[in-house]
Amino acid sequence: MLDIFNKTPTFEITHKDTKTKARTGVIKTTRGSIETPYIFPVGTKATVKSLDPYDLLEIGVQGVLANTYHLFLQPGENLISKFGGVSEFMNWHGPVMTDSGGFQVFSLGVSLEQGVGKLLKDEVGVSKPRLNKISEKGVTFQSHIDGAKKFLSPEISIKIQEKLGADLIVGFDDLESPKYSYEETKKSLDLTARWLIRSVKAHKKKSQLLYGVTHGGKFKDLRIESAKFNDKHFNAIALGGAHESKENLYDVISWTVENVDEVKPKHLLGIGEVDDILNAVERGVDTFDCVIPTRMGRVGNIFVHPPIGNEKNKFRIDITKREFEKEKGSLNNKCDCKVCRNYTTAYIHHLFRAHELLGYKLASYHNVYFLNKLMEEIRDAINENRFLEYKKKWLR
RNA sequence: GCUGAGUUGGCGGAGUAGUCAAUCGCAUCAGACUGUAGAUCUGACGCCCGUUCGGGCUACGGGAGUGCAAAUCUCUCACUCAGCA
Repeated sequence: MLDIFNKTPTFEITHKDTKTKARTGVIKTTRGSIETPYIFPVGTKATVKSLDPYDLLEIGVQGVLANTYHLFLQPGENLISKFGGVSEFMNWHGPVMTDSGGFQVFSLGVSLEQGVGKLLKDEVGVSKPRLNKISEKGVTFQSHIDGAKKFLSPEISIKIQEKLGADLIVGFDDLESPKYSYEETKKSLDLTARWLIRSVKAHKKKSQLLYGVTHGGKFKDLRIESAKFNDKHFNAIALGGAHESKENLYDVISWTVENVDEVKPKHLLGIGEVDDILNAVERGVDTFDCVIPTRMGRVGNIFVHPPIGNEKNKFRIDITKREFEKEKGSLNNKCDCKVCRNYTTAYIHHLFRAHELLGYKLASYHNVYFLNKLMEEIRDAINENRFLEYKKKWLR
């Protein structure tokens, strides 16, 4: 390996907001820099669904997040390695973060079993059989693609992530259910701690920055314990786990940030609603990743600015509704993205009604642009010490 | 004109005497979605009541029958399609 490719990504704080914990910064990798706060669009299987790298470049995307578990199953880390890593394989060439597969320990496990997501809802879904089995050693999955047995452990996850060659990687963790009791949460947290230590030991490739992951569910003492543990063993911290509510999530962020060295980059895993982003940045989070812009886009939910968009409707409209059938205006007149500049709402409504592929793409494009622009404006606001004012434009 | 096949809820299409207000698909409507088993999923979908669960009414082209009971059997009318004239 050439030396220039052996440099660990770095993080530097550029500016600290005077009234809150918000700060701007930059993560430097050999594939490029990421100005923070920033949200990674998710490209699970080495593609941000429906968007190609040229779309991403046009939008101003600085980095994407791919998934270890999915790429391990298909097409396999060895194949991707032969193409120089995920970033090169997908012709992106920019910074990439890979999740460890830890989320699939949850989404194909207790999440199915208990019918819950990572944020607890009033109504619990139906219980389904889990597709994995957890042991001290690791997790046995039944592949959702062909049913084959697959095994993932901290060592294997790190090994796969090395072959996938992302710039930022994540330790292998066990995600607790938001319904777990204190004892169950503690048990899960302890398992995660052991897995994280093993992740650190397995991590050899210095060109990759390894993030630890904090857990502890909704419990303050466990969250603090986890923050301190991660701070001790990692130079970059990802906030993970399940949350009882948005309020609890915000508390968890505060408890965690207060117990981690300020200079370390902090990533909030899997969160990306507008209010959550603003509240998290305010509490010191630097980066995010979320499927929301693309998943919402594919089902016809379009992000909109205030006053049409608000906390209640989660800043989105449902383009499939009949009311948009004859709408001549753009999707969002406060957006200057390619989609909003060039297509009528009626046309996009029609694409969705007709199940035309272009509809999914345009909606995803707009949504990714929308959040990317939000982050850009947040950075500007922080740099100009007016973050709280900026936040008020969105919330209340 | 004759012969044969058919007519079911917005559409397509099951059902062929009781457990049928009627399987299923599509469409429609409503809701969900936060490290993507997701171009997905859930629910509603004749009308009117009432709480789960029921209760009432109107319904399987129109009309008339048989029968305890009919979307299902008989007769008749209308219409559609195919073949023969």
